[in-house]
Amino acid sequence: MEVVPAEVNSLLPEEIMDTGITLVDDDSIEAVIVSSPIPMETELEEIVNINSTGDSTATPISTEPITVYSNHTNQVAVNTTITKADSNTTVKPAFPSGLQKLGAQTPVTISANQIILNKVSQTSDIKLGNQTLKPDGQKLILTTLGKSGSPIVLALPHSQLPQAQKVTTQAQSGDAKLPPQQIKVVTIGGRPEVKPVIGVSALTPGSQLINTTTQPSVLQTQQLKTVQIAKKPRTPTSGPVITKLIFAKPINSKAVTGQTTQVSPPVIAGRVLSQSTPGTPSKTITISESGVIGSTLNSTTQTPNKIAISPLKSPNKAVKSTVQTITVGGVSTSQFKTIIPLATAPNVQQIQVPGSKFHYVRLVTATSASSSTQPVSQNPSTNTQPLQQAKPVVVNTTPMRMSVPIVSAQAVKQVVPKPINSTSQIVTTSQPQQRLIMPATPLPQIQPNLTNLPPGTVLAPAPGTGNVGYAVLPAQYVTQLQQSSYVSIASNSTFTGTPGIQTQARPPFNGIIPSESASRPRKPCNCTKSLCLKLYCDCFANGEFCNNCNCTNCYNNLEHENESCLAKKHINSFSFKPKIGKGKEGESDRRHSKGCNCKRSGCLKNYCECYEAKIMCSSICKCVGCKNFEESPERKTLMHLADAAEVRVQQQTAAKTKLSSQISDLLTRPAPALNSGGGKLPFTFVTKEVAEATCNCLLAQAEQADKKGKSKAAAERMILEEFGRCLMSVINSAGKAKSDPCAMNC
DNA sequence: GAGTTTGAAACT
DNA sequence: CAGTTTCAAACTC
Repeated sequence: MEVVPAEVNSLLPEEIMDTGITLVDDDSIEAVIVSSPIPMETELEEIVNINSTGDSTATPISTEPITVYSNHTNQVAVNTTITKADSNTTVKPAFPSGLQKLGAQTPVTISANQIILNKVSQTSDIKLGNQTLKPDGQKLILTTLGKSGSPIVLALPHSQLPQAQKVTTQAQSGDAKLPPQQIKVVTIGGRPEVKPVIGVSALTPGSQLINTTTQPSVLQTQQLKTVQIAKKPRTPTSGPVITKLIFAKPINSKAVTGQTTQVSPPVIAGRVLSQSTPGTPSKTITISESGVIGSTLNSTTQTPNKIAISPLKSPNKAVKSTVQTITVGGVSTSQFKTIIPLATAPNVQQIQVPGSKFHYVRLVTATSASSSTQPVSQNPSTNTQPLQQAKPVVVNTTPMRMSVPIVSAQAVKQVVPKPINSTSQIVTTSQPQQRLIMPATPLPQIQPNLTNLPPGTVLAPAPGTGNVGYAVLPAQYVTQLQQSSYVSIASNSTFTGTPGIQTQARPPFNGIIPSESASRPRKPCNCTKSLCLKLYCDCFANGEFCNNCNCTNCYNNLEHENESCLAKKHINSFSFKPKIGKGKEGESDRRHSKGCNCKRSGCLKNYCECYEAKIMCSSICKCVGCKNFEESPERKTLMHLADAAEVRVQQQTAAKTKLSSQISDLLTRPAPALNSGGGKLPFTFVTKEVAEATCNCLLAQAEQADKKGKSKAAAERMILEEFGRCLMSVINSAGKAKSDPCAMNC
């Protein structure tokens, strides 16, 4: 199974992910694994209450439901399991100086709480009420039996709180008193009336049970987890299909703590997986299934969990039961993984990449209106709307490189996404929201398919696919993402604050627009001890990921964005403001924001940040012996020298360029034919004999001038004129030689 | 390229 | 806030 790094959730609104999973069409498997996410510190403050209906102000519901619907002949049993974290989690060195590493790099972390829903074959097994399941030593109690329209409630004993979660969440919340994630609610609707394929309407009012009976307190309610999964009927499959899933990520809400995430009662069409970790914001992933009209994404994704989405079924097979494996948590190299083989759903957009063995699918939440109000029963047999939404989008991939400005996750939503670069092409501008196409497979696999699109190309969604566009992602960034296997969670279009392009196009956190930072030449850093996560690092200080740097133990990259975000938060965000800002009224346009503090350099060396920025020191500088002021003779001298040096460099460069061009021109010319005069150039006729003869002529002219008593100037003139005649003679001979090869020999 | 100098950033 | 330490770039040899 492939792992998806947790960082992605906070970074990318929507992405294509290559789960790398070969889907086996096995109806017997239906599993939802929800592991406790590692809290993403950077997003905690940013999360916004998300409601797919577009009503973010609706009354919050204390639980995050994951409702599983099954129209698959009622023969659905739920086997819930809580598993420990994956042992493969990578343990990384601790951060220096107060930096707390995120769960992704803590030894424990990962899927401390995982709920696995396994479908069993016998219908009678549904009656599991009050059973206690002990997967991996943890208990999950079924408190409520899921009848038709009613959910099965699974509760975790309070004592079962995994230590891993505490560890991972502690850094984030800083509140060890938060009750552990103890309760998980699983609502299973194995209702026959829910027909396959089409919009599973989902939760009836009764199904919203999510709620209340098991909700002891506000704190606990925040920790509740509800799983809602709409299940599809079986359909024949043509074999394993590897698909790539694009997830639309919801905007983070700021209602991290003390607030409950609202889940709109009518969850229509689609599976909603939610997960919450004690002290961390709850997470809900909405994944539509085939035939589902509009899924609702109601929860917020705050944790940095890496969610891998399992490949979808072949797009053509809209109606079929699928293997559902959703893992929210770390796996092997990553922390969490979600694999959900899905059939084509209304909120699943298929992207066809010619030649690729993967099916690119982007999960998007349906429009608020359709998703929240359209019950399944109303249109059980038809699936027209989903089909429209799932209209395929053909894209091409191309490798690209560009600088990658960093922006903190919290800043993302506040900034209007911009095109990646000026060369961006807007295929269609009518769509307000743009999303990234991010191949998760190695570039060579997709490279041939998108070669026609330049970096930054924005692809508009196909008609009927909703207001979602695409942006071609530069290869560099893709590479980084691939290393982490990022996958973001679906975002609702109603979340106006959601960044359309969070990764590549997002502005750096220092406020510098991408175009500026991209155009600015940046020297590679050589950091060794700072991990490139402190302002010592120039890249980090400028809000950019290290790229082609010489740094060691670099954490200033996408792969370690958790740490990067933490570091950014650790450092006062104010520090990321550009050092060179605009001065006061009447002053120079550019001025160092803090002023320098030089003592020995006289502010005339690059040690001085003012001098380095080619600006003069101002009143806010605290430098000693400053010579970097307007009237300073030293400064003027240096400036002149610098200008002269610059001019010299330019001239040298121009000369080199010209010389290179001339050499190239000569090389491209046809080689002179030495054996025949036809192809000879004039200079080829200046043989030793010709040169001696010319010199003799010149000497004779000099002697003649001397005999005539000519002045020196006149003698030089006579010599030059003779030289000219000799030269013309050579040229004429050359010309004759071309027409008459024997001319030179005569 | 190694060593030194420098000043910003980080730490106490 | 001031003093000290750490760090990486600039500079020198």
